Amino acid sequence: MALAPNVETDGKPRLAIMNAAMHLFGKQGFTGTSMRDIAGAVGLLPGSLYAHIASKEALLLDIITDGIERFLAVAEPQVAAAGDPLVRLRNMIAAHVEVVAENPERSQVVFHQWRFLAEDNLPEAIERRSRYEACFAQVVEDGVRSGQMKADLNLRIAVLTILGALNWTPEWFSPAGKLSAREVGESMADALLGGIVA
Amino acid sequence: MALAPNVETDGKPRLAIMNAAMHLFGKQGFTGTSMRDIAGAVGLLPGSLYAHIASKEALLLDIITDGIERFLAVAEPQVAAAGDPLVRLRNMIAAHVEVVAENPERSQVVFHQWRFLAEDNLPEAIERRSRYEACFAQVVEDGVRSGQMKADLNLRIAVLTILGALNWTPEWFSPAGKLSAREVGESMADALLGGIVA
DNA sequence: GTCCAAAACAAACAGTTGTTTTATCCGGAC
DNA sequence: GTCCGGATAAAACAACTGTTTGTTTTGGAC
Repeated sequence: MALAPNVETDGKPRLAIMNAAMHLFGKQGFTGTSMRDIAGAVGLLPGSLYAHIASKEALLLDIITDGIERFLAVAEPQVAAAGDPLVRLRNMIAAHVEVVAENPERSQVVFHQWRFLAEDNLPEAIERRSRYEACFAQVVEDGVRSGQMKADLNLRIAVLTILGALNWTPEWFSPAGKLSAREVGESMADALLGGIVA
Repeated sequence: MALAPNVETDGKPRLAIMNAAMHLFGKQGFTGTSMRDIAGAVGLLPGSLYAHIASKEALLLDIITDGIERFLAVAEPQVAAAGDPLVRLRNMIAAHVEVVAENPERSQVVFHQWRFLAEDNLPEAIERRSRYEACFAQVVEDGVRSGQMKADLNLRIAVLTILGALNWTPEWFSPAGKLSAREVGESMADALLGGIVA
């Protein structure tokens, strides 16, 4: 085979390793997972992993980078979009839950394991997280300006409240549950946008 | 000195170790923290720790048990109390933030590191977590029954949304910030109870 | 001062960590 | 068939893991 050399085509095994690592990092954490755990999960010896990856940390970086990208990919269009801020925020909430539901373990890695990135990689990961937070802040601000959202509540805290509720979902969402991700997302949007007071 | 032998009076050093462990477990996680880290933080050699604690895991168990107790201690009275469910829920939200603010790192351990408890200790910790969740569910249910809270939204999801937002606070709350814990709690209660829609 | 127990040190334990090295295997090109 | 390059195995590396052991230090009671 051997296509053009510096094309990142690495076939299946690299993906299998990334999936196993994602699964394990999400369940046991980065520091709680050994290369031997990962190797065992994909049916290889620990040393053999290094034919496909550079290091344990590079593996983490790839999982996190790819993971954040998925959240940004569904949120950023809603920021740029014209239209009712209320509808856009509702879409962002529901989309977030759908991304979580698609792979709760990856989300856990994205939300919790970024602390273990090396100093060189940390700033970029943090920057991407801020970008995501800013998406929500922007749409809420749009809503306040249009008069559809309350102007009298602390904007930053309202956004952090929403994001907190969303980031906690991988802790309890089960794909086996009777509610679909979309339904859960809609219910959460109901609670967060309208509150629970009758 | 030597008081009655089986009294659990262990003086200061045990507390110093627990505080250092709390700090480190919260920041680096249980598996990311070594006994040598803890020993270094309290100015001891690693082996010397075992004059005060039974094991690394016993340390984790103590921190978590004590931690959950603090949340239960402020929430359970509000469940038993007679009075406006809306006010009680607001109190529970504000009190939760205050407990987090008092020591965000301990809260991180309580919320995230319980997974690393041994099988023997896990069930009790999980049971206590459920008890805390049940407190919120009960008060929300009271509110729905009294007609003060919406009956048409998914109760379980509403509670998990509230708890998620609350459990995420140690991630961003800073004691150095300009808002006090009480003020943050009030703002979160505003957002969660009343929603953000004008 | 002597004595004693609690606490600390110093050193080691067996096992695990991420990673590297060397050699063997295997499938396709020729 | 031979040859070649990528994937795997096998073994080892130094460093680190939680914990135990034996010894020394400490500080108060007498």
